[in-house]
Amino acid sequence: MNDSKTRIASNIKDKDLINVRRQELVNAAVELFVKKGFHKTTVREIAKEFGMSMGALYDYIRTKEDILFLVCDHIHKSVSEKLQGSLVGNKDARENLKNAIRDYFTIIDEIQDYSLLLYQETKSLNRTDRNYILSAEKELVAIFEDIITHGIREKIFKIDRNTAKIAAENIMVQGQMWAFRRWAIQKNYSLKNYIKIQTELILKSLT
Amino acid sequence: MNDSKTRIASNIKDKDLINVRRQELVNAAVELFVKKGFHKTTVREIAKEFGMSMGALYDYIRTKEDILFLVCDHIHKSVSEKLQGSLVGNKDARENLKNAIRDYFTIIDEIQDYSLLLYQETKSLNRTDRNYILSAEKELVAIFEDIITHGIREKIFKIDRNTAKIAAENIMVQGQMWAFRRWAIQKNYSLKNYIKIQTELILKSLT
Amino acid sequence: MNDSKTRIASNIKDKDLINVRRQELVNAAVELFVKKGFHKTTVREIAKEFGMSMGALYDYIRTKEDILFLVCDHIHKSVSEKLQGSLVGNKDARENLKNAIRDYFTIIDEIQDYSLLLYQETKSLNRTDRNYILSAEKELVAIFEDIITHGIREKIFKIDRNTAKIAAENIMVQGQMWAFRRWAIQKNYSLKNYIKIQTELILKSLT
Amino acid sequence: MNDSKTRIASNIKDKDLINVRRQELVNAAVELFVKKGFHKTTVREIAKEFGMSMGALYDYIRTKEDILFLVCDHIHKSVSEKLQGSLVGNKDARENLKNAIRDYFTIIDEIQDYSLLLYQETKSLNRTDRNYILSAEKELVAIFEDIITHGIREKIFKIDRNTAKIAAENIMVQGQMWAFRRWAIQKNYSLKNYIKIQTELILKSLT
DNA sequence: TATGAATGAGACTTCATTCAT
DNA sequence: TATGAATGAAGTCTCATTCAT
Repeated sequence: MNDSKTRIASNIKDKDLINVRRQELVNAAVELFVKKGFHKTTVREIAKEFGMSMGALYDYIRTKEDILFLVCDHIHKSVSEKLQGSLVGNKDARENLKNAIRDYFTIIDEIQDYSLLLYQETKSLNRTDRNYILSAEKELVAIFEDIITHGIREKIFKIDRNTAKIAAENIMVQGQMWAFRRWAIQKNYSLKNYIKIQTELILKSLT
Repeated sequence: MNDSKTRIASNIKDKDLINVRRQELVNAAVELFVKKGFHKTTVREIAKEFGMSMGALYDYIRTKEDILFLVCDHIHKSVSEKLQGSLVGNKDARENLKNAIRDYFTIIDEIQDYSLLLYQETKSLNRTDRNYILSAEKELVAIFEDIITHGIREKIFKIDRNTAKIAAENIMVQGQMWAFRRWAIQKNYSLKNYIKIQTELILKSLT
Repeated sequence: MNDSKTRIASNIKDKDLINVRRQELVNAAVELFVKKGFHKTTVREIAKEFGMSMGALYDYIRTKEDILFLVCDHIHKSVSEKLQGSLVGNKDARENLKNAIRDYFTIIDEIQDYSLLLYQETKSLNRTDRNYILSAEKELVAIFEDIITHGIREKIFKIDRNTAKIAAENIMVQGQMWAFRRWAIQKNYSLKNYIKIQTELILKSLT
Repeated sequence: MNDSKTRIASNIKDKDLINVRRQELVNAAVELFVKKGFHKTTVREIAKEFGMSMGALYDYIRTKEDILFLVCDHIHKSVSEKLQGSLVGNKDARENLKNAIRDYFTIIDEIQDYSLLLYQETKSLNRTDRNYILSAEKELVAIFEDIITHGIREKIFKIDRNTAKIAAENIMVQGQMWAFRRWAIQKNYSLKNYIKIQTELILKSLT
């Protein structure tokens, strides 16, 4: 199983307890990582926020990096679940894409601190963990690619398959942009406005 | 007075020597930062690569963060100078934009390790230094925004001013994407191909 | 709240352990400070004498200067407690003063290395800590001033209030002299003799 | 020769130049030592204040401690010369003593920062240099002891020889007190007042 | 399971002193 | 004689991780 739950070893036998505690751990860590970054946050601080002892904390993880993985995984799952949940896709591709963009960008906005964290600290993971996160990322891109591909089949979008993949990547990145270039964008644009403008640009580019 | 050269204090009196040595220092540090990241690179390693003693290194900077600033500043200047150098802009807006995109993406590709570093470690700078880099970044965006604005005036592009700014941001980020999402993109696309596809998407979206 | 115990932050939660270890720390540091001075003693040496790792040492203090504060505070408390303990003051002012002088000078002699340290290194403390020690010092002076003031009221001493304060300061300093000018004094005078001579001079000056 | 001038080796041949430069060096260093203490003052800072290069500075001394010695020696000589210069001693012992006390305390006051420095940093000298300074100090004490001894012979002072030595030490220390306990004394007493009170106490104690 | 004191390696930084020019 | 860049050892402090209780 390549399940993120079992990737990280633990001293604790009770699987449910592991999950509960790890969720608490993630909640404690994520705020600290957002505020100070991964490297500048100490395990002591996390334990304190976590409300447990250092020893207890280390019963649920093996290394500090494990915490980062749990956090990144959690953030990614949040986005992914919310986005999957919002997709109904019973309309035409154009409408489906508009909805997906709106929902995705809205999710990014809601958890923009976390998105930023994900974007900035993934590189601090070891190869294996990073690849795990990146695979998950690919699944998200695939959602947009699928919608576009449907549109192509339906002759709504006039681009080829190769372009579809890039277009899907663009959408992903334009969502993340809202968070990681907020210093440049959010001064001048409301989220609603941003969504509207980007959606128009995207749709024009696909047609 | 807000020159990046003079932002960082030095014990050394010979200004030319400072510049020479700092360039050497940047060269030494950048490879290490690319390979291991800023936080995991030690000053000792940098000094070794620099080819001088720790003490000598600290004659040219005050803190480890200063090195990161020098590196980021250098990378940004590289991109900026190359891009400015390549701009002739004697054609119509459409042609100018195509050329600028091609040149910018090509530059990013040439120094993609550095680009990646810049976009991943800027956040590790202190407020002041980070703002300095971000201001420089804004100047780059302005180049693309200008070209687009000209196109709007020339009635070549059919978008409003608000959209122009976002479109310019998009171009910037789509260039950086080539580096920071290379794991997703570079397997399947050559740079030439990537430029072609993105250029088409962009131009369609503006028309 | 201005307790010397709580002035210095610690990572350790067990308050009693803090006190025990800090006492051990003071014992380890004081000999080194006496032998080599504060600046020439390294934290590594202190840790070694302390019998624990550097990390453990820094669990009980924040900076090297904290150690000096603990040491100075400890020394001062020693003197102060011993002196307070010896004061009965049921005789006339003349007798009380003689006893106080004898006791104070004797205490100084017993811990003369520490006294010396206190009067040489207090200046190395930061403003706040130094003021704390100096305030404590003032309380000691007040003891002598009180006795003298009583003597004035009882018409035993024929000096005015202004003079009393200076006389009290003199007594303090003449006690400390025994330590800090030992190179000049202790060759030629026994403690007993020194006390006798100084007591006579003081009493004559007050009468 | 145990001359302080020749105690410290120099690369420079021209003896007069050595003396001139060393005087400048002392002037530069003393202010820094007063402000920051010996240990916290760097040789670089001294060289800068000195107006010469590090290399030049090291042509006139061998170690940083040499500078401290030069400074301490200079301060001591200042006090000593001024005091010797003011002594005429053509009156009776009582009057001579009063004048000497007044002059000595006044000198201490004039250079109280330097007195303090001398008192606090002598311990940082190596054994040899420290002894040199302490010997010089003894000569000063001898001045007061002489006056008192004369007074004893003249039957003006009613104390024995042993007591005379201690009384002389007391005077020295009471002068230094004005500097090193200024935080306790100078708030409440003017120099004039302090001299008056101490003189009275001393004279009463000797009579 | 849980605690938290202890470890110890290693991080960044400083600075007295030297030496090629 | 003068310069100041360079040395490198040593300093203080941090922190992920462990383990006795």
